[in-house]
Amino acid sequence: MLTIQAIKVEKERVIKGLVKRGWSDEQLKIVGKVIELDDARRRTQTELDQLLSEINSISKEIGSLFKSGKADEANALKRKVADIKATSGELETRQKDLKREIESQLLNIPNVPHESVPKGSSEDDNEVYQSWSGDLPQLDASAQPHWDLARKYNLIDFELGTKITGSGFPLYRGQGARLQRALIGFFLDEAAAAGYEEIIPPLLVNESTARATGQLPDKEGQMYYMEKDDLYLIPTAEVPVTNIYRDVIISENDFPIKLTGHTPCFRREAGSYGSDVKGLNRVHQFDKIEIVQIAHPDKSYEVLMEMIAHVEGLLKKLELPYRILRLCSGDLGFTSALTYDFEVYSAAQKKWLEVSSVSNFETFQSNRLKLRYKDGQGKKRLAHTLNGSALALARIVASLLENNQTPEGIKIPEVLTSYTRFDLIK
RNA sequence: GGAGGAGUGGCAGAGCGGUUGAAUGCACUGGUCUUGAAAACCAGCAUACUCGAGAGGGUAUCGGGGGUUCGAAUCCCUCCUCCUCCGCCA
Repeated sequence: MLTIQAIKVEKERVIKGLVKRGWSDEQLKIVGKVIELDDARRRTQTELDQLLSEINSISKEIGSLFKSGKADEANALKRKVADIKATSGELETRQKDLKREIESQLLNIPNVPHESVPKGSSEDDNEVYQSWSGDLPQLDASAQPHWDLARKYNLIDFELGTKITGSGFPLYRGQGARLQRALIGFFLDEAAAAGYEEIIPPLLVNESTARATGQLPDKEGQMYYMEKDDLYLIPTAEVPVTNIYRDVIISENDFPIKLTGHTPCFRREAGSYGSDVKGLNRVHQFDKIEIVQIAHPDKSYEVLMEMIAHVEGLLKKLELPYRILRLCSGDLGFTSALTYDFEVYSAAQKKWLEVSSVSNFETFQSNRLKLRYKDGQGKKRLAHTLNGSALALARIVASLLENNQTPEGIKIPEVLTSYTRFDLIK
């Protein structure tokens, strides 16, 4: 959520950003409206404060009148207070309504895209920031997609997952489970080596938490919800991990804060269908290692590049063909200022699969989180938050299986063999 | 799940209807003293909103929300969290 202060001070920049995101003149009216609402809020505040101040001083007077036995005068003042209270009560209601209205309007305004974000209307306009320079793996006609390979080598049982839970909940077994665990260990070790502190967070979060990172109210339908306990299953480790710093004021020399966590991620993915959801391409439960950084505003774009280099390093070590996209304004997430997506080539499907998304949210998230730091002057300022997948497992598994299939079996990248304890799936 | 108890400033801990935004101690910051440090002494030290060019003023906040009252940290209701005992349990 943008701050109302930022919208007022940087109105032109905000409007430019929204136009880049494709907002119409009609939609842009919300910016002026929210500023007007805030002006009204402040006027009401001033008026209300004056009345409350009056009530407070009269109350003190009443107290001393009672003490000195002047009950009549005191009672007269009581009636006066009652009159003022009628007005102040109205103002209070108006004030609450205004605040609620401002809040709900602000929730509809997305983050301002970074200037480097290319203008565009859909994913087709995303900029290939770094293309794959080598040859893409060419498989012969007998090559199989990962869901067939998974069955052939008894790695993943989609039917059993469906039996136990429902579609989109794969069951990994044998070497498939082992490969999964190897990847988790590898990614966590790499993150630790890069200075990230490992976190194992709760997988269920409360409403405040989901609200603070922006899953609520924007993506309510995307999360599994436990009605009885009023809790949500996390769609990503970002949610609990970033919320460690909700309502926290850190000191300037605590930067940078680097956290990582492996969790299963649960997504309802309502409305998805077709080849997109085939096999591991889109599932309701998958494992992901997330990296999160909390950065000084002056440093956050450096940090973003550092995180991209980290993800890139993982893909290189896994020997997977990948490319990096810079998301265009039309495909950029609501909360993000700049996002780079990583896609891995899945040779049998002949498809690029998204395996990571690395974003700088600037202060958009920290505003809701109330995550601040004290600067040199002791002033509190909002910190910048960033996160990225490093990496999302299911699709990595899919492309590993497809790209590394050979007549003898599926080759395991060297970097993983110390984790899997086998170098060939057969 | 049942029965009790408790939630006050960075921490500890008073206050239990009326100049209490909140005693006191510790911590912290500045100063005096000292060759330096410690000790001692003096002063300062919450957050948010708001008015004001500024100085400074106002309002709200004693776990969250609501209520009683002219007036609430103090009384009532409700929710949350923590502690103790019992039960259940990986």
